[in-house]
Amino acid sequence: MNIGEIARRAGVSRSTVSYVLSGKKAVSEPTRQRIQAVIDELDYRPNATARALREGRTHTLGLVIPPAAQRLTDMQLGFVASVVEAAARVDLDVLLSPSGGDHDRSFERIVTSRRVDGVILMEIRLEDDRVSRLRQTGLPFVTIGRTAEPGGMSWVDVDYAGLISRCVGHLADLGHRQIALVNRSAELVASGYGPGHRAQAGFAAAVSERGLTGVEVCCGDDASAGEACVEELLAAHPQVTAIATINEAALPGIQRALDAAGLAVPRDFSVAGVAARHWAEDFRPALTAADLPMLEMGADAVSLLMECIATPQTPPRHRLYSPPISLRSSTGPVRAR
Amino acid sequence: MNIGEIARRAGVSRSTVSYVLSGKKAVSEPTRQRIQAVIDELDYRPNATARALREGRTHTLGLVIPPAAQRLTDMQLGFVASVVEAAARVDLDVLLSPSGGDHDRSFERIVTSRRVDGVILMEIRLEDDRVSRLRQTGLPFVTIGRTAEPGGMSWVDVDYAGLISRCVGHLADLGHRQIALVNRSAELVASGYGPGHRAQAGFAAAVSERGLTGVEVCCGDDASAGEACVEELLAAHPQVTAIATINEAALPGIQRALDAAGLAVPRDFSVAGVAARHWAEDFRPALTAADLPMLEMGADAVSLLMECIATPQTPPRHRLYSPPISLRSSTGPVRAR
DNA sequence: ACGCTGCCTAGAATCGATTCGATCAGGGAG
DNA sequence: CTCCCTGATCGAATCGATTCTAGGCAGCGT
Repeated sequence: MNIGEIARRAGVSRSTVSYVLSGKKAVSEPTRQRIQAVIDELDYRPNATARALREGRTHTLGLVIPPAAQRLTDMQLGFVASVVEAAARVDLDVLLSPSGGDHDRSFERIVTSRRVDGVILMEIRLEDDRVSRLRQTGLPFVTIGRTAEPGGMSWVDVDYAGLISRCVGHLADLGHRQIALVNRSAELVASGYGPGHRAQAGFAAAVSERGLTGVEVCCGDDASAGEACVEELLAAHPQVTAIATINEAALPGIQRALDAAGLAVPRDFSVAGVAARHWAEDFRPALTAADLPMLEMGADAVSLLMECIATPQTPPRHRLYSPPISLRSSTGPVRAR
Repeated sequence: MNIGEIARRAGVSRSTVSYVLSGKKAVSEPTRQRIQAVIDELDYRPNATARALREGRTHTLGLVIPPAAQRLTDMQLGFVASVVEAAARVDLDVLLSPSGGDHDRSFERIVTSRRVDGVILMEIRLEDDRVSRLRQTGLPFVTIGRTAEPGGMSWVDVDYAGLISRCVGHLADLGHRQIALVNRSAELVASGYGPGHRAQAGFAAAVSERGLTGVEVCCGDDASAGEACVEELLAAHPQVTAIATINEAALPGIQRALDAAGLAVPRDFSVAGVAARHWAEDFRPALTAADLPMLEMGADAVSLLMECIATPQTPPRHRLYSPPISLRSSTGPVRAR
């Protein structure tokens, strides 16, 4: 059932049907009604593939996600959801491409065979060859996260350095002098994961600026790893009285380890961090944290991408999020252990 | 840069280039090499849209997910990831469509404008009008979960009734006589969410068969809801000594509420359920549970769909998963409270 | 009565691939 | 020497839309 069939049944040419559909040229009222009746009767919708071929636009954007094998974090999931939602609002479809692992066929296919009008790239590394690949193809793209040299491209990112620095400042104001950073996993940091490195940098800067003692530990992205990590931390550094973290998935484990050690939060020990709101609110007591604006970031990424697509020659734009720290109940004045 | 450009540079016709690409007709070795050299030099890839139009196949499948507004559960996320992964393995791309809310434009677009070769539908209700819509369009589809009348369509689903029944049986064998079912949220169950209803049915059947006392409560999909729910449960039904649940997201809250009530698991209280392995392993102590085979389900959904697409007239196929209950440490013999 | 002006509509080209049938050259057989 | 067959390549049709161009017709003014 195609436009020719509609034209035949309505006794007009295909172009007239097309003009009724698009409204780009005037069609006399009787003809329009006759054609519309046939369209309604047969529940006809133009073939999107043919339209895309003719128009040179697919009305689809590609979303490159980490390979499914390594479980997606809640934050990544939030991005996916918000990107899909924002795209749907402007009638764009989203094509998913797992990438970063071995099977980069999917990424290549999406990028080189013009299946999408533009790409949103998640989980960027400081050095990322997908970025250079996209650059050389000329396909518009936006990244969530940024590379070491983020000039010349559009991106949205969280200011992890600044946020961790502010967390440390907040803890220092409460009198804490020995503070630990619970970072993301060692592999992730080693592979050049931006947030991990920037949290490190922000932590180091704040600690030295305030003359504190800082301990940095890496920690897998799950409760068990968080528990083990904090156990070791408490054993190796008994003077530590506070933790700052960007590892939201480790929070339940951090909580268990502190409980097990008999440390009450915030009386004996303080915890602050950067996390999605629901992770912060599920902590006991509720976590003092900068709430990641994931929905906003996904939506902004989509609108930046649409700008790139609409006006390719426009200079790239960025957005660095630095949400305020919500003071909840997990931080308090220091008390000797 | 299209196939005509390649043909021009290689001094051949477009059809010859196409035959080199597809290998469907013999091309003399010198010609083949000359064409291949041009292709490599320009890094040419055929335009997927044009190919799709000509072949009548998009090599894309649609994945209909719940709207992003209501946070996706871990289980749903697992499905998405495994579907994407499985599709990538057979060189299919995945188009995401949030649906189930009011604005189903995205769903309609995907289904009616032939953007995809087939659809995988998640989060099915017992009565689901997306299913009937797909039926009337004739587009091949597979559901994850099943409707009340699942005949005549292909699906994969978890046997929640059977699994909850076995959980109850296991608890009864340990001597528990008063058992509670912690179901998914009341709204979800009210809206005809299959797993919720089937868990109810399985629970009721097992309880009556064994002559036990059963209490059923609904519970939101997060830790706080789980905590509140179990607090109320313990207050209202002090005789209950065990919980069976399909609400994995509530587990951390269940744990906290039991802790707060001074009930040690499994000494004073037992918990068993149906959950993804990592939820079970993050419980303290590790949860005795039927581990949901999410990766397998996604992969099976994809292969069922591919069958539907390849041979549309074939009878529909199903798969009902009933994974064994992994005995971990959260269940033990009853002890009076 | 003629020509001009607008409004509608039809016809054809186009997007970038695939594929059928035709053509052409060369070699072997009669 | 001619005929035929085979293997390689080409040209054209096709998929289903959009859009440009041109033509037909009605109305109106002179």
